[in-house]
Amino acid sequence: VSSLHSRAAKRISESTVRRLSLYLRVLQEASALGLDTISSDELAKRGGTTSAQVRKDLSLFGSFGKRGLGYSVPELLGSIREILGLDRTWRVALVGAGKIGAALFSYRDFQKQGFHIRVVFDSDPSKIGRSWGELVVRPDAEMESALAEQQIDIVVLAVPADVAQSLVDRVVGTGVRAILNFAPVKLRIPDSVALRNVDMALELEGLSFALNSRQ
Amino acid sequence: VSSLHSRAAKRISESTVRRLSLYLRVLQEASALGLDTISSDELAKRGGTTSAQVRKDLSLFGSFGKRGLGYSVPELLGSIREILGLDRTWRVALVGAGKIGAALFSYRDFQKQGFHIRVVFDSDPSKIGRSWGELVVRPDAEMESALAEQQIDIVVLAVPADVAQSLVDRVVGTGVRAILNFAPVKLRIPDSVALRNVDMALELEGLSFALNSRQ
DNA sequence: CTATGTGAATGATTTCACAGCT
DNA sequence: AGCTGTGAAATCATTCACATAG
Repeated sequence: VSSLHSRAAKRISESTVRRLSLYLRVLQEASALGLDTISSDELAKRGGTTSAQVRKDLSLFGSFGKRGLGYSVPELLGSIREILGLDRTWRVALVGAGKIGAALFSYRDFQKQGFHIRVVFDSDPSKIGRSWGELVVRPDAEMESALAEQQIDIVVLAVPADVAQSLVDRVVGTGVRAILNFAPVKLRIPDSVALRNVDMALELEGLSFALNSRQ
Repeated sequence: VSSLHSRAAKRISESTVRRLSLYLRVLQEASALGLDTISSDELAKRGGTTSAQVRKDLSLFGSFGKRGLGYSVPELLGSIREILGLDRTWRVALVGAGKIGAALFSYRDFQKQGFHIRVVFDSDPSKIGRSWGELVVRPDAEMESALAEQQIDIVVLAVPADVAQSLVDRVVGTGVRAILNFAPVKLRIPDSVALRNVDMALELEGLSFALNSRQ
């Protein structure tokens, strides 16, 4: 039985990580229904993949099931939470106090999953000083110092495309190691920083392509 | 020279489509700078990929470059817009008049790219009847009839996870052929409907995994 | 000479299929 | 008997490398 955090681990693909999140959701549902065990087949059906894929994904991190039985729902739930790093809290900064920032801020599930927004920045004087829950929007000039002071792990970037890269350049180097980018631009960052993009325009264009090609 | 819309076309992967969107952005920038031509190498650097990948992607749709020279910026811009179906307008409905819906609605770039929001629905009586720009929020009971009447192409679903599937079931069958889903659930839809997901929780979990694994 | 377009080679991911536990 | 864990096979995506056109 290999450790969850074995550092000699093979590289885990992004698709595997995405599926782990989906399995987690299925397990949370199953747990809410009071189910004890679940098979790879059931996990696959509810997670939108195949049972072989489920077993392959999980096998990258260890051996969690019982042959002939399936997986213990509470145990696998715990293991995946641990694998994904959801068994702790992450310190998050929100850069950009616009509509997207507000939507994200108000989404209480993030707090529950361990993502704690500790500070909000904006460059717009009319927004600086406003209250966001317990927080007050701070001027972006204070960003570098505040990110370091607050030991921020993850920066959520919800700013217009044309200023995104310059903000990223400032953010990188304060010790921040992960960025969730909502701006529709390809950001340049060092390999040491993890980056995910949420790009609605790109997704809409993907749908446009699909509509355009299918007849 | 093969046609852009050749129906005997090989299947195009989602990653290729995503990259086409990125190339389009690079070309829009290049065009704004007044550049005449651009090489696959330049497109690749600014789009975050390799020149071979750029050429391979484009070659799936035709032959757009000039050997020794590169690609004509305005011509390639036009071709990619055509490939992605951005040379027309799409009729969009917004289901869910919450914070995410508002953020999307206020983002003028969508209108510019040809995605026209024609109708907004919500089930919350306190939201129904409110003005959103030129539109008025309509009760979700009117959804089926309005989607058909308005000949909606794309539904943007910005509702809580627990009601997403039942709304999708109602939407599918009104002639809607594409859904952009913001709810953190795996939706079940027929193959004939195109689906893209925007899932902030999933992306944050991906960052959490990366932070957790890297030391 | 320069940069495209494309088969062939490589690499990555998914699926198959079955031995081995429970 | 049922379901996992996993090598081997198949499929899919990317990169290489070069003949070809401007």
